[in-house]
Amino acid sequence: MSGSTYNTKQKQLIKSVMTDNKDKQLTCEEIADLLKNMGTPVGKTTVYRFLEKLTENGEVRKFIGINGKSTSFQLIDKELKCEEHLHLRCTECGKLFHLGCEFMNGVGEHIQKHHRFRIDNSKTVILGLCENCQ
Amino acid sequence: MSGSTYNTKQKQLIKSVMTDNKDKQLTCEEIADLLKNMGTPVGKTTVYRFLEKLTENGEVRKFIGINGKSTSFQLIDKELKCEEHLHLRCTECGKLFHLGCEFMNGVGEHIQKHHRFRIDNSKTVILGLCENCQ
DNA sequence: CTAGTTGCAAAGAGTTTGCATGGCG
DNA sequence: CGCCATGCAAACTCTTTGCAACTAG
Repeated sequence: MSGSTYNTKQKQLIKSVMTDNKDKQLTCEEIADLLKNMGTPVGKTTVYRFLEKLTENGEVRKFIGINGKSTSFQLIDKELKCEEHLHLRCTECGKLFHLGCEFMNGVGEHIQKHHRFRIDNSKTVILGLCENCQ
Repeated sequence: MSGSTYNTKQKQLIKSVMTDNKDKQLTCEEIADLLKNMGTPVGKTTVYRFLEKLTENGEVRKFIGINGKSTSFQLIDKELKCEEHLHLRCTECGKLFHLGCEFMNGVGEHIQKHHRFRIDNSKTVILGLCENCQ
């Protein structure tokens, strides 16, 4: 993206793990472990560095302190236009849900108009329990 | 609370700092520094331990990875009944706003009914920019 | 060849734990 | 006096940085 970058085997491997797990959040450690178990180990430092870059590029979403401890990451599905809606995350199973509906679109407007606050959809994660985990 | 506790000078001091700063979030380090500057130093370990306890008791709200780095804490104003509404937090100035209005109360219902998801008001923090910081 | 990339080892930051001392009730 | 609390130092975990070897273009 910005500046020049080389397309290395490590980057491809990390991206493929993120794609294979696009329904959940993974920590850098988990990503490194998965790659090691696949017989294609990638240095943990490289994983940290590349995920930071993917986050900056908007290809990945970063979750800080939401799970037990470590920062975790999840691939952003570009087709879902996630910038345009809020997200629900189940604190029990970790699943992410997209709140793209008419009613919820009105919430942003309400908060801007009546509370004079502009929600940042990319940073906000609404926490709670999904149907299965309730 | 749970089990027996002694009312020590350190606990009183920490609580008074939280009360004096109930409009903002403080890290354990900041709390310890404030107390040191007041001439009544309290060990950092004690601050960590007591804030963890206050969080468990529901007297304080814990913010993980929302600011730059460290975990921070803010006193919960019992009179505001914060369990009953969502909160907005300005990513710029750190101010916390309470979303207790008719319209927003309907949001929880909508999400339960139409998305089959139960929001956890105590864990959720909606991020964005307040009027002053926009 | 040149600049970006990798990954080990070491440094850092934040937080937790062990343990002997001290204080509340 | 007994039990909880305190706080120093050390351990720990997660993440970042320095640096020499390596590799894509």
